[in-house]
Amino acid sequence: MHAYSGLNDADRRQIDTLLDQRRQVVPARRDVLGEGEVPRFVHVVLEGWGCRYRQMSDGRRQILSVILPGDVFDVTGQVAIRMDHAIGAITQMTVAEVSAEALHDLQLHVPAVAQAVRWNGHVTTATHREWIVSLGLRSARERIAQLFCEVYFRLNLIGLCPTQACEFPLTQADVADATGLTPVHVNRMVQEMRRDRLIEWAGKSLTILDLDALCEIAQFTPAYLHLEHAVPA
Amino acid sequence: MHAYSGLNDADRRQIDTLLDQRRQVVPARRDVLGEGEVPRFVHVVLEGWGCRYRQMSDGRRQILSVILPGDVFDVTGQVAIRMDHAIGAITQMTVAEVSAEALHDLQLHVPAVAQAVRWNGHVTTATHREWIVSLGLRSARERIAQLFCEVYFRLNLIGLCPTQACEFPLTQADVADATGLTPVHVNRMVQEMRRDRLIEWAGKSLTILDLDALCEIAQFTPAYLHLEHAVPA
DNA sequence: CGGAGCCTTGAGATTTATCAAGGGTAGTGG
DNA sequence: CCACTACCCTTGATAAATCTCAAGGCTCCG
Repeated sequence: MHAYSGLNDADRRQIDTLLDQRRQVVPARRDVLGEGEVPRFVHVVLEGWGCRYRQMSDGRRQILSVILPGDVFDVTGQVAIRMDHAIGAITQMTVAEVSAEALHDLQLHVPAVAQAVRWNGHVTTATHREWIVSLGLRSARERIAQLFCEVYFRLNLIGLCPTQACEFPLTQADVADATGLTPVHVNRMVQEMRRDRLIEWAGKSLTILDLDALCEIAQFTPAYLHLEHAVPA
Repeated sequence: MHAYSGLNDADRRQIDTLLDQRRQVVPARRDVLGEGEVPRFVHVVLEGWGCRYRQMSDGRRQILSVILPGDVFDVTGQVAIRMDHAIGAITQMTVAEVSAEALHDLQLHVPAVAQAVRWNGHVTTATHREWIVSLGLRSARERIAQLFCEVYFRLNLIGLCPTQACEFPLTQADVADATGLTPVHVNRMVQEMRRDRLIEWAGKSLTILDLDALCEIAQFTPAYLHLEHAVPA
């Protein structure tokens, strides 16, 4: 939540209290919330990477979005809704579990919180749309570039990527699941991108060598992230 | 809005008043709202079909979702947000333009309206996720089947498709833009589906001959539409 | 040292795109 | 009433992108 707009100290204390009440640590590669579960809390990511995903009966998996620290999910607005997808941890994750009622109250008292929740919803939806565009009309290379760009800008926003190098704990298979490609093809494209000196990527560390070129390839415009409404605290 | 949950007569009158205040008729194939515009109103579709879409500089187009009567869009929650995609009319459309403030007030007084707006948001987001799955891991035939199924169930819900036959004003090129395929390939798949006696489709009329088979092909489960929260009035 | 997980490479198959052209139909103007 | 145009739909041939299958190598961890 630290990336959201203008809060005073009192507000901030209230938020921290709320986030401190109940938290859960989920090991890497385990579910935070399974498909079909009915979430009892609103979740706020404090640490670690995760993803929304959908698993098919034949084993194929589609990653629907990448979840980073500060993201809020399951804002169901007091309606019990069965999850139509799962939330998985990519690295170990720490998430705060907030009761919907408490969050609702806080939203009434602190407009900035209501604002932040709305902002979160907008960005989530806009990001989904961007992924539809990516999968619908971009090539393999373009989709992968798009993913790198999105993650880079979002990390940057929350202060987790102050330089060109950042953590990137997804495997090539994860990237494949996110982009609708096969791991083999992702591998070949990534190698091409390395040859072209666009990126370096080894282990869990990614370096963006040529951000402009990458954005150009992906036709990436960060507008959909609505960065302007998310002034870092 | 007629498909939404339990309202009494007084509430209904208030809603109708709101919807009556200002409306716009948009001819077929024109934009209701262009990319980059800042919407001044919340829109409620009273009549006609539309779509969200994103146009690329090279002319390619991705349809992001199909918009049907009763759908609400641009629920920006009093924040002026620049559209990162456009809203286009497929047939002639009649939309009510509601001021964000008026809607907000009504939400406070009539919980069912707040509920309906939230429901709308959920379904929109869930539908986007479903499209990501479709584009990410389904084949051409499966994607087209998915689109037919989604539209069929949604029309059914709002009472516009009481039998197996329904209006379907998209062209094959539109279906291509929605599914990330080329018009040529859509044509071939549709013909296959006709040969297999799954559908009939001529002009602007679609008949679902074998809904079960179609759902099976698309692995379609209407869960994401959350029909259970949308009791017809 | 052995295993597990991940990355890499190659060859061939499949799906889907591209290019190009023809045909139907509905509306429009003469 | 006819000709014409515009918009779709259809078909064929060929090309390109991506997938599949299969195997081998690296690295980290126990």
